[in-house]
Amino acid sequence: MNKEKKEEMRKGPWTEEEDVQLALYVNLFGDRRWDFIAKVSGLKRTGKSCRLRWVNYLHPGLKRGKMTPHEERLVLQLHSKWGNRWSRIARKLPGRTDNEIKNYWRTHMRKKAQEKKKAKSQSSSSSSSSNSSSSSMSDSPRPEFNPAKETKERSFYDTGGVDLLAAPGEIKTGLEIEENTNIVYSMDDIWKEFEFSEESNCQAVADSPIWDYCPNDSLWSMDHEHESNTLMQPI
DNA sequence: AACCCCCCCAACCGCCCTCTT
DNA sequence: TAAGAGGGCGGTTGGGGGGGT
Repeated sequence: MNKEKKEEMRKGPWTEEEDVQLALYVNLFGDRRWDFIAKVSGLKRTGKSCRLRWVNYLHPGLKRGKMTPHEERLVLQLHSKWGNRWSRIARKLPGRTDNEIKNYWRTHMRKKAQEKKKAKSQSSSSSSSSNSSSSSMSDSPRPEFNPAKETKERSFYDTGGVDLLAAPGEIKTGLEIEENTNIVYSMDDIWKEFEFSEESNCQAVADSPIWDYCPNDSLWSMDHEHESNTLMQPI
């Protein structure tokens, strides 16, 4: 990307026309060659920007609406296992993006962490918090997690969809995750605090006109059924 | 009614990794 | 094998909207 072109690049919010244009070209060329798509589409956006817009907003498989309690629980569990590996966590929550989960964590969990801290300082309890509990509430990845070489995992957003390269045992239920992680704190301790009054959260899939440009699932057919069945079982 | 604060979320930035040549 | 380009990811920011005072 040379400099003169860079200067022409648009930034900021996407317009509906841009969305339509992007969806059209992703439909034509797939969701891999982002620089190419950015060029041929005529959008004055960087490839990165196009990718982000697609992944976080235009992708047909995205769920809209608030996290369900079960999703929240899953996020909590996976975060306790993987730390801030948002994209990785997102792969286990079909229809949710790393950005969404990241934002969710920031707003909800930070708040909870602050509340806990406050409560703790007030009670001036001598008991030190359990290490995993604190780590689950922090933004730093768990030290035991080795981020190296998780790379060949296919992204949830891949047009191929299914995590074909994942080992057969890779997809686990929440229970299995819990079993395989040395979670020493009680999940109830944390989730006790959550109000489950939001049970009726909607999971409506976006009904944007953009989807009109997606004639079939061929490009982005994702085995969500399978993954969600596998993952979203009651814990 | 006006102002302030907080929450939510889209989007950008910079770094790092992988792929291609 | 090395270098450059492209893509992915995590962190951060800023604006809009809703609720409270």
